[in-house]
Amino acid sequence: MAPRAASKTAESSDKVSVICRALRRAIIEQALEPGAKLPEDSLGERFGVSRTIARHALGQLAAEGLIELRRNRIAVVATPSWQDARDAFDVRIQLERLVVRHLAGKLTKAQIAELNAHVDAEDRARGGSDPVSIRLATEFHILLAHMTNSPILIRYVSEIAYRCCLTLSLFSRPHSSECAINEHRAIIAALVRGDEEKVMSLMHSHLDSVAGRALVTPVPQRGRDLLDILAPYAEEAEGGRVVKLPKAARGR
Amino acid sequence: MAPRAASKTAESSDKVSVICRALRRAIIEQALEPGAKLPEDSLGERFGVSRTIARHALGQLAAEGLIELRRNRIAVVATPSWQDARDAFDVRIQLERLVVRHLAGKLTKAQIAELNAHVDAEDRARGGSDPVSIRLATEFHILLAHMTNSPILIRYVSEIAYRCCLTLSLFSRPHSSECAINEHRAIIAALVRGDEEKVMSLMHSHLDSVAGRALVTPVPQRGRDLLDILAPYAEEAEGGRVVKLPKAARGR
DNA sequence: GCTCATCAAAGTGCATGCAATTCGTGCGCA
DNA sequence: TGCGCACGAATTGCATGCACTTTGATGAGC
Repeated sequence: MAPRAASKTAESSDKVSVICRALRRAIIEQALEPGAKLPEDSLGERFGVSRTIARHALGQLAAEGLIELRRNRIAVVATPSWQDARDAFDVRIQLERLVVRHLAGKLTKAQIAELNAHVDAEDRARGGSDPVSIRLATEFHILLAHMTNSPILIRYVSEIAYRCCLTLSLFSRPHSSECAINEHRAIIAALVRGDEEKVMSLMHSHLDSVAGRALVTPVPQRGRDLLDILAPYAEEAEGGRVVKLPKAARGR
Repeated sequence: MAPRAASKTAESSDKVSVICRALRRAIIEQALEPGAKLPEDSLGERFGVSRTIARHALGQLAAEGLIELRRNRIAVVATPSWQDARDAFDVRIQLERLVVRHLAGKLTKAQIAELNAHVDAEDRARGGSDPVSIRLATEFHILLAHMTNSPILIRYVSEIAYRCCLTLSLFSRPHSSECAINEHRAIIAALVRGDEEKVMSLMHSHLDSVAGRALVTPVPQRGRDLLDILAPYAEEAEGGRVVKLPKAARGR
């Protein structure tokens, strides 16, 4: 009768996890750039909750390494160093290796369809400039992880994929996504064939090609207002129910 | 000037992280068994903080998978399934593999000394019944991870090592530690020689021997009072300063 | 013009209070 | 004796309030 938890590692109460999800999306779609400030009140205001809840959400995201929390200081979106990035990719390759081992030759028809559908979606959202395409590229890997049915693997791959994605927004050029899409298709094909070694090498070069072509660029840093930036994410969060915005504390 | 953060992944404010550390220790030393209830007020009372802080700490530990949080329900120490355990060990082996690759043949004299000192400490605390020896065995692996200087690796290995340790308290017999100690010594030796492959196989069989000899035993479940159980951990937490205990709400 | 002290505004750290939910126990009834 | 039900105690969910810290802007002194 118990629905076999599987996902949902922590994500305690609903409101907190809603905010976490929204902020994660905002970060990986680069609406929130590294270094962006996240004051508790503003978040609370935007999502229609008190500071307590916003604070809790920030704590969770900090545990995932997506934001940085320093005592008595405003939380900011994490700004990983280049060294951090290399570390992350190293670990990520090992983890994805495990995913591949779980999955090679064992995909069900439904799963194959789901993967293809996802890549089709990536195709539709093509164009490196579209923030959605960045997110989808990352979520392809997360989708693969989910198919292992291994909660730990799911959590770690998700977390590290998000972090890598964050890194990219710091170091990489606009993210040439057609390349990634083709590589994703090749990976699916090899997985279906059960050609584990092929998938491994594909995955390796795939991740490396993303990480490798990174070049250090100064952060663009457009400084929009946080309430504006988060508006679409807050809307989607509660299924379209636009949260209250009593005082239009615009232009902080 | 900035001291190059490096460690400290999340662990926001001091009080929260103190409680987290104390609970982690209590859990891996099996003072808190899987399924043990952790009401917010009791924790707050024991550590001399309000529910707010205790709650935040529980959130962090839930993110690490050490405790389980369900809406409107008392937090409990996680009770990993056997399947979870296998998953954890799979991932762990990959992660430790990375650690070994970082470290093989690259250990400094100081690091070698530190490792030997640690194993000596394990030796001293010998005896599977001593909860400290269990903790030290786990912390050997965490110590190795720390030597990689890779924040991500440190965090993941620590986390998963704790979780594996937790699993053991559910499924394993008392944990025959002399064996583990010898294996630890062998691993150090091979690491020093730079014999990467040897370390790998040692590590693999080491972890496997720990996981493999697990047998499903019904949880013992002694039901002591939470305040009693946590007393020593709360003391150590704040450097010996015993926290206030205004109302002796004994024998809940 | 530049540096440094001072102070208000903004923000976090934490405790407390109230509403809502769950848990456990005793009672009624079969 | 066994089973269901209902009510009170225990506990969580969340917002709010106050104290303390940081920030950054203003003005005095050099």
